[in-house]
Amino acid sequence: MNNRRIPKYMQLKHELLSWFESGKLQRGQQVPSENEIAEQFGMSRQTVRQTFGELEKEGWLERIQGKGTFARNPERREGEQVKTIGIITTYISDYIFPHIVRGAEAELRSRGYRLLLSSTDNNKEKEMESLQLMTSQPLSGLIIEPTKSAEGNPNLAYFLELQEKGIPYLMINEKYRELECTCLKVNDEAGGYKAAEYLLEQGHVRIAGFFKRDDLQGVNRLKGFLAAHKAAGISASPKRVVTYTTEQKNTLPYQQALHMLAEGEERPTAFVCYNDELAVLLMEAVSASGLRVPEDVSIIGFDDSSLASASGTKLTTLTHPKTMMGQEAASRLIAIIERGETAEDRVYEPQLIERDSVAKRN
Amino acid sequence: MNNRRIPKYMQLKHELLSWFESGKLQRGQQVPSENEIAEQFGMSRQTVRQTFGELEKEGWLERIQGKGTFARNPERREGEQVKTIGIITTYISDYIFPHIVRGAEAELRSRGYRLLLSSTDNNKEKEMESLQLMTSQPLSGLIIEPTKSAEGNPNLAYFLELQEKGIPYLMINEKYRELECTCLKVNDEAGGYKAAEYLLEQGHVRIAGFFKRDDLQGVNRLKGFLAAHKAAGISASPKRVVTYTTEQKNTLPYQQALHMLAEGEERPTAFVCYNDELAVLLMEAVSASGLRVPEDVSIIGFDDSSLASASGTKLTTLTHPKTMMGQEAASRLIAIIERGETAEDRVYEPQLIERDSVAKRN
DNA sequence: AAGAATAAATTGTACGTACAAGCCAGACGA
DNA sequence: TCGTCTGGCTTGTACGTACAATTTATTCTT
Repeated sequence: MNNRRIPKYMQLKHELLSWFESGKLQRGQQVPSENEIAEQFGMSRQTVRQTFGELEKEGWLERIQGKGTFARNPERREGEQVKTIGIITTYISDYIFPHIVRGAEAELRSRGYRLLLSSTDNNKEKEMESLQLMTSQPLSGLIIEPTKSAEGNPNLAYFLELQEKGIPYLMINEKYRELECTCLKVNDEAGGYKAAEYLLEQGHVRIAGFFKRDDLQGVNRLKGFLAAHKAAGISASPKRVVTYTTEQKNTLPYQQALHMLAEGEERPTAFVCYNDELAVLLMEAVSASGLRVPEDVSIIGFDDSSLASASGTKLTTLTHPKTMMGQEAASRLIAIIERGETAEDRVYEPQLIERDSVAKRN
Repeated sequence: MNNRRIPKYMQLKHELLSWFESGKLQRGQQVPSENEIAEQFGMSRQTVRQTFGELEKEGWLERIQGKGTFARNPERREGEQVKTIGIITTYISDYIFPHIVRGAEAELRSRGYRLLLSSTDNNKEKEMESLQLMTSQPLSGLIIEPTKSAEGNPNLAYFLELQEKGIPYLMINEKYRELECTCLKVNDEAGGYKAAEYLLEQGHVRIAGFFKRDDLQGVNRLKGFLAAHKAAGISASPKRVVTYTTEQKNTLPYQQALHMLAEGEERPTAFVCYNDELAVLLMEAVSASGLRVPEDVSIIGFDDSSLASASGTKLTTLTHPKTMMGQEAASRLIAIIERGETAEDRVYEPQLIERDSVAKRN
């Protein structure tokens, strides 16, 4: 028997732990006395004491002099467990992200979890910093919004580490292609499709599209934009499709828009924008070109952010679940943590909200 | 000797722990062997083993068979210290709060601290929940934005508990009157004064003021508003001063504004609003009354939020440090934690930003 | 000089005894 | 009936022995 190599007190320890697992020992229940155990297992009381001592230090047993040894609530361990969940988003203060965080925070607080927050500013180095900090202490789970998801993922090692440590995580808005994990996202392709389709239905033909290319959300929205053109039998002119990166977001699309609008009769009559933030920026470009929204140029945004209704001309845009996404991400993660459920992807269908920034053409 | 009552192995344990404290035992250093200790202290090896066993379980010693017993890095305990700072704000997703959080988050991340976030929705019960959750696990420090600071503070016990536990905290925007603690805030009274003074300078005489009364920010802004009137020798009519609570914020001021604007020639020509959020709401009230901003009614907001520039008519408003306040709160708290500094209050002077919502009168 | 065997020291395992200290139920006495 | 006491149980402390397993330095062998 290879049992010969395992010390007796360890064998007894494993035996007792199996009692806990099988439910043979319930919380508060008295454990046979040291002498009884010693006799039953054919070992000396001292050896039993060694086992009991370790189990007591580890919180499984409680020994009371003169009274006996008792099984301690093993749930105490889970009760005292971390209960902290981290969220890593690209931005904190801007745009729709505060709403996502808020949804998650409310859910977590009501479920007794603490929320660790960190942002990456869409910068992979800061993503690494954040991952390191988050995992530097015990963590129950992690919600991550990928940084520049369309590019490679240099922090793959950290995610694998999460898996090794048994820290469940899920992604929102997008997922890294390299990782298999649950993801809550908007159907961006359908959104891009709907935006373009809607404009085409209103009689627009020369539609410009502005999409971010370093995250998959932008790539997918562009994909839908092109698909709608194809379905309508109208070719989307490559010169009216602008892609840009996070770093260029405040300059390149604006300049390209000015450029297009200066093309006289050939200028586009509508803009599909990656998101509301860009839409507001391009509204200014339109205005700077001496044109008006929506009379001269129609604009569609994305995400139905507060910017969409706050701006002078209220933006027609596509919805994003925002708060609900945060809330759902939190509750799914808790389900994974507490009940070991395996969550499936959740895809939200964006709805078009008609406001004032799109004009009927013809 | 009362030593008689203390078991030998406990006496030895205390002795060894004192060695750690005095530096007699440094990390990695070898401890005398069990037999040596037994001889020195006149006890059996078994008793020494009991002591060593406990100290090993508690992380003070490392025992290696055949090699000896070694002092484990006691700094390990401090090295793994918490480095987590909590922030409790009234709101997360709205208004200027995301910017405050962002400032603090960036600072904390760069200094190697984790950020725990929680919100109260300006509700004292949720404040209690948040405090409980935050302190349920080790915490280095806490930044708190008081909830309804003008009212009493039912969670005083929790704050005293923080002091007992030695968790430093500081307040932003306002402080609870009952607590002595460092506070970073805007000079709200000066802000209210400047707003009213500016309008009076532009020739306005009938100025209405809308202020929140359940937090001290609102109370102080109102105080400044009244002081400016007094200094100008113009009485502020009580019927043009509206105070409201958090729960009423979306209804009462709006209705009161409509009411005032319906007063014909006696209607106010300017509104001083508690903050930009209210200012935007009241702009709608003006518009709903068939009047225009700023031609018929001038409006001044507060906090220079994104709403101020996003709205159709850009708001004249007073500045709030926002991101800088978050950043400074974080860095001061870290200074308290790491160097035991005692931080003094920091008062930011608000600046008036002239935009388009105020008209010169006469 | 390099490797192998050995010895000494260390901690680990296992059993043993003895008594102290604390809890509890049942016997006992007022 | 109530309180007290006692005996028997429990775990706690303390010492003891013996040998196993591991490390390290030393010695021996090649």
